[in-house]
Amino acid sequence: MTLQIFNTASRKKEEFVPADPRRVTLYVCGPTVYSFPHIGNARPAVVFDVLYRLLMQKFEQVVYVRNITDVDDKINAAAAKEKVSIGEISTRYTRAYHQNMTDLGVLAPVIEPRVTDHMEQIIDMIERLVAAGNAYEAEGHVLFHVPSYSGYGALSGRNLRELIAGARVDVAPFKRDDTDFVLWKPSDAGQPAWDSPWGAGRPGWHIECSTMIEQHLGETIDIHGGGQDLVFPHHENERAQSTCVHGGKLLSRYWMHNGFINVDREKMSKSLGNVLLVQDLLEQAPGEAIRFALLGTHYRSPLDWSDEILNRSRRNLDRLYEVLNHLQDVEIDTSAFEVPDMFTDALEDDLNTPAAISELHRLAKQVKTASGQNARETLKGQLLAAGRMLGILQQDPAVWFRGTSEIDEAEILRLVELRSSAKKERNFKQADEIREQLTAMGIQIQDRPDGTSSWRKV
RNA sequence: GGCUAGGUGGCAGAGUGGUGAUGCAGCGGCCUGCAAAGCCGUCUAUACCGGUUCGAUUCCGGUCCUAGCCUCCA
Repeated sequence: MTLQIFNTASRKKEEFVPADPRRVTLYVCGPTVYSFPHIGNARPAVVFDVLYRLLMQKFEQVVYVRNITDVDDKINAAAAKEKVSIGEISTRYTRAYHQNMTDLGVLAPVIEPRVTDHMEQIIDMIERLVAAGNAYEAEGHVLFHVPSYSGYGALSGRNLRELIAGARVDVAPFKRDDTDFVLWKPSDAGQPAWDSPWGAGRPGWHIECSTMIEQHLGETIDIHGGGQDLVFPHHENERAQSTCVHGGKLLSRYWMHNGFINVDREKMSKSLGNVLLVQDLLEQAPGEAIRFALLGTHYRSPLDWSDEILNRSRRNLDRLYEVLNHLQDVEIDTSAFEVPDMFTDALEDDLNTPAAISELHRLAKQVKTASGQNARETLKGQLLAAGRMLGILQQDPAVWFRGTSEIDEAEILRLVELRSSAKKERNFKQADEIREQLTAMGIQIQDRPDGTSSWRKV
């Protein structure tokens, strides 16, 4: 089966055929670093991480670019509020983003460009747009003239008249058309500013992605991804800029957008105060469980986040690690095993991770009835290979069950042995008391048939 | 108001023109000193109304409902 991708531009699933079969180019809009990453930032990172892993399996080279937006008025606001430099804000939150993504098992992209390193190229692209007649200067601003590009609106499926009718914001008087958007704007004293032919200022919101794509991947890329909210206006505007500056060449051959996360059936938003930070969720559950929860719903569907789905994900991982635990005696070379077809087929069907996960469960079930050593080796190899595609199940089961936080193993072992002797003497009252004591410590006891017991962190 | 996506069992969540995945929970059993874990078995669903069809959950039309975007947002 070949990879099928739902292309936002056509609103259909299409077969994915890269322009160059040996080199696939993927660009995903990364975070604006003005606060700690929330679960909504984590979803695209995890989803496109799975796509990246899948593409790497299918193609020789995958150039994955995910940017860091470190120039933005929200960053300016955060810096002003704390009375620190914007660099301090963006450095702090970039670091937090990297740490959180690592905790979620997200691989680093091949290139991670920052807007501040591309100011020259941004100015250059704006100049080219002005020269081509697609942009104009007005009162220190440079604006993209939307009516100059007839294809505007095709990505998000809207027409100009609708946009004007739906406009709810006050339109700046110097705009030639209500829909024109800013490429460059002047900075007031105290605001970060870069020199430009139009005076000291800073770039508008969309131009940085067009510029970084051109610089690192070229004029036309294979896949452009991001959150659904970026379809309009961000990606529509990016597309307009890039297409015009490149003489009508396509910016991206496929567009992919992930759905939003709701919290307890409500939209996650700062005003509702229900924004879930990744760092807080990591207190609740291991990053792998958070990742698994994100992959339990198809990426284009909305995802209702709750404590329940997180607990459920952790429990499901418990079961899968339990199965791996039973295969601990099986020695294999993991690189020698291929992911089962049914599993790959699911992922190749527009990244159907829920269906892929159900194949994982099917594999796990087979382990229980597999008797021969060959069958057990194959199943373990397939389970680990499939897990690797999703970025899960790669830990030692013992580490998964015991956790990494500070626990007093010696004390636990002492209590477990004390309880074993009590059981041997048929002093069940004492044995049960010790079990309760361990339960209170967050340790669950599992008796084995031979009288010994294993334990795990709950 | 405009545009878009969607409504599947107690919950989560796939697929499909012809006996409705998978997981959790529930129930029954095995195992256990009792548990836990595990194993075996098992109940429950395609919003509503029409149409096309031998046959629709799947295709078409309508109704109702939900979510997202149209404004900063992953």
